[in-house]
Amino acid sequence: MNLRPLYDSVRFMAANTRFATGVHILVLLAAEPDKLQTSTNLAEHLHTNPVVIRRVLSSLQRADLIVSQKGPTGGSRLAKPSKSITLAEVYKAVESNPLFYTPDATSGLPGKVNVALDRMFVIAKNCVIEEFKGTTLAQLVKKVGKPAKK
Amino acid sequence: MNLRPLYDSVRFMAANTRFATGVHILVLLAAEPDKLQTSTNLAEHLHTNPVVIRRVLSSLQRADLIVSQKGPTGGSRLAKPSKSITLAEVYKAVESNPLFYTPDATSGLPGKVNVALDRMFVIAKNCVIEEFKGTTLAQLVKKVGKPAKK
DNA sequence: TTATCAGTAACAACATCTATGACTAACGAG
DNA sequence: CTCGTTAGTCATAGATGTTGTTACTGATAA
Repeated sequence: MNLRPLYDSVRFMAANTRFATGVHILVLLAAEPDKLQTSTNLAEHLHTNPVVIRRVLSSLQRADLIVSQKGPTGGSRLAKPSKSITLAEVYKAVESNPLFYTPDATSGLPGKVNVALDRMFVIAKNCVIEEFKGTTLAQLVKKVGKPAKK
Repeated sequence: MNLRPLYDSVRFMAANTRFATGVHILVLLAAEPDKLQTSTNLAEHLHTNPVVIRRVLSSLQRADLIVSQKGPTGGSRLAKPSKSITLAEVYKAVESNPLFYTPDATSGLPGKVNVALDRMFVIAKNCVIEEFKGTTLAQLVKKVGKPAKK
């Protein structure tokens, strides 16, 4: 009896990489805490477009993780020490989507199952957030090593 | 200083609901363990298309959670007692995608950050799986109550 | 033999994500 | 004060996933 192939688990172009991008940005900023980095500079490091960086920077700024300055000599820097920034804050700053979704059903048995599932999904998301709370930006920077000075 | 609006966290049409759909199906099958349910019947309960159900059933069958039979009087039923099926098995059966993705970067500092992040993402996924291990299908069925007999 | 049902392929519709160009506002340099 | 640089945002294109749907094939019981 033939079964259909597995769903591909390969990386796809439209995948959501905001959380990882946010972490990347903060790691780069943490490397030189006193320097204002431009979005163009950050974008070059991550091989992407400055607008993509600015979108994530905007979310990080909203969460008070970075400060930005316009005009020439402008750019972005960390708003507080990397020691006091956890990956959970980064996650919550850039990602507001649920981890899982339930199909449309509000009544009958499926409705009740959805309520139960949604409760579990909240717990699962909190579990992930707790996991991310365990790592500070400073710890991550230390783990990957400082970038080579030029 | 104006900041862009938050990413919408509203439910969108193309959201991945396979895990929840799989749980729904198994709950319905668990309600009458000895009866073969047709995909059309299951689809009516979930207000969706029989093919959508059969796609998920196919994954569940691959994981030995259900058995199906073709032909008239055919259909699907649980392959083992609902007491011995955890939601973690359902999750792994229908969802092979990572929880998070990293942007393209394999060298330099971003490359190292990606390695560290990917490790954390695996841990986060395992954390979710452990959470789902804590609930059996039987417990879920008991919690939502048996469906009203007609 | 025939009707029923699983299994699958193919396609449309819809939604998100990144990538990109264009525009506005802020702001420092001269 | 003027000008160039940079953040912040909008709009759109291209790629991709997911559901919904039709159509087809194969198995199987009546």
